Amino acid sequence: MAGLATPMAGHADVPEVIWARPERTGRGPRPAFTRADIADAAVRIADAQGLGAVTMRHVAAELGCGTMSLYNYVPRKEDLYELMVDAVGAEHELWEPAGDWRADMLRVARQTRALMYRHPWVPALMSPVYGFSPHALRYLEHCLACLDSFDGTYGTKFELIAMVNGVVTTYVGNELATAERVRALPWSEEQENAVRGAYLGSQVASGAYPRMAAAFMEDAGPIDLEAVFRRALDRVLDGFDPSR
Amino acid sequence: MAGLATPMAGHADVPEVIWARPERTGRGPRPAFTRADIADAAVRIADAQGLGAVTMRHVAAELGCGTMSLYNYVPRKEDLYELMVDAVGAEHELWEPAGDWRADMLRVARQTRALMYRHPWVPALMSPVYGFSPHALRYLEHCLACLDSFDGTYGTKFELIAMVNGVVTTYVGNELATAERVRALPWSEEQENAVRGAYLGSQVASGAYPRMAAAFMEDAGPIDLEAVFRRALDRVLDGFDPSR
DNA sequence: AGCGCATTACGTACGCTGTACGTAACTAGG
DNA sequence: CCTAGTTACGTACAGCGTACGTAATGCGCT
Repeated sequence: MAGLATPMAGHADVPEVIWARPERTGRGPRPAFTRADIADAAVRIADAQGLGAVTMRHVAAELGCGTMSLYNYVPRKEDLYELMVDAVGAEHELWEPAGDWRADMLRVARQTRALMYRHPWVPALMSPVYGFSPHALRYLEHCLACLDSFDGTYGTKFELIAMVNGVVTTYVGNELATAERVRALPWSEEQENAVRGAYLGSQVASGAYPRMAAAFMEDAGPIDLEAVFRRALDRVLDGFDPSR
Repeated sequence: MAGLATPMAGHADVPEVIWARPERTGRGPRPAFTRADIADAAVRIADAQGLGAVTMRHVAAELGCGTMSLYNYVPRKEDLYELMVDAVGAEHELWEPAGDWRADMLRVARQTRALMYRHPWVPALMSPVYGFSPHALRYLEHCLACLDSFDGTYGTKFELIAMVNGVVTTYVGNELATAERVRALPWSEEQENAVRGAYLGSQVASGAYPRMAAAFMEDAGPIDLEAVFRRALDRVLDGFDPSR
């Protein structure tokens, strides 16, 4: 009556880690695809048409199979997302750390940022990340290797890694969301900026926000996103650096 | 033929900031609700049943009106989200900064954290935040007031505020997501931890991740989420503090 | 005073989603 | 060889955001 008798049923009544599930059990027809095939198809769609286009129907069509066949490989859509994140995790190039943890963590961050630019949907899927996929484990181990030269407990090291990942996800997520919003506007960027600027200006001019008004007076110049990102990381690393 | 002749049509073909739109134009029947009524109804639903229960149909039912009537007040669902975030922004209690920017920013962060615990759906809506709602402006101005004692340009102050908000959102978002996941499990938390732990243990025991293995050996003790949060903020503020 | 029209209200309908369920074809283990 | 467990997939359902059409409403202008 319980999950014992139905080993590979669509939805189990017992916890399951997708990475622990074997791809093939032996009985039954030979599966037409591997999990990697499915992940790749989903990644292709997300890269080309955005995360919103990743539906069970589209992925199935991309693979050339029926929609419901996907559920033999992936119990819920959430798991498909996990497959996607793990798949692009393979793109992380690891190296032999040379003993400078600050430089290494910065390099990790920049590489992750580049990866997110290649796959702009990644930040949106990073919040509900809870599993330890194979490539996530590989990535974590590499970060720990980078921190061999860091003087602290593993607890602190994990906090440092979490902080760097969090900042990268947040910053790049914002950068990409802004770019995406501009791309999807049904009108021109100039019109958008004009309307929003007019509203903001009218609010600030009301006198209710004197410091905001002063801030707008300050000579800003164009924003260099990469420099902002770099500064943010430097500061975060400063916060963990006892020698500073 | 263009948006000029249809001043209050459902969807404009010209940019629009919802906060600049007047609640009442004069002509036509008196609206049955204010924007605040709608925001409150949506917030009530989100608090009680989660963000997923915030649908146009449910909000309309909560207000006691037809589904499509909502679109007279809110052009798209995304704007409803913006109303919600602004509505809870009213809960921020502001104070007169006394000249210690570190203490004040920490207090801001702790207050925001408490607000997010009261409204666990807030972090999920913070990523696509782009508008400057009335309460967001009020909040920003207050942060700037807290930073009067901070020696730096407004540019740097905005970077500091963005960093603090980002860290708060990320950390509290993770805390809440974990709690929510546990709450929604179709099986017990012990079962879940046992299965995930077994998988993780088997991976680590494979020898492929020696540092992860060492980390598991380290005596950890229970995790104090509030202490982790506090440490993260201290470190971030350290990174901006020239006196340290 | 009363006409005209912008606005509100809302029922209906469409295309889309995730996925439960039933059935037929297939294949490895006993 | 038989049979149990698996794969494949068509059908179906509930729910979503929202476009559109129609009826009722009441302010502003003549």
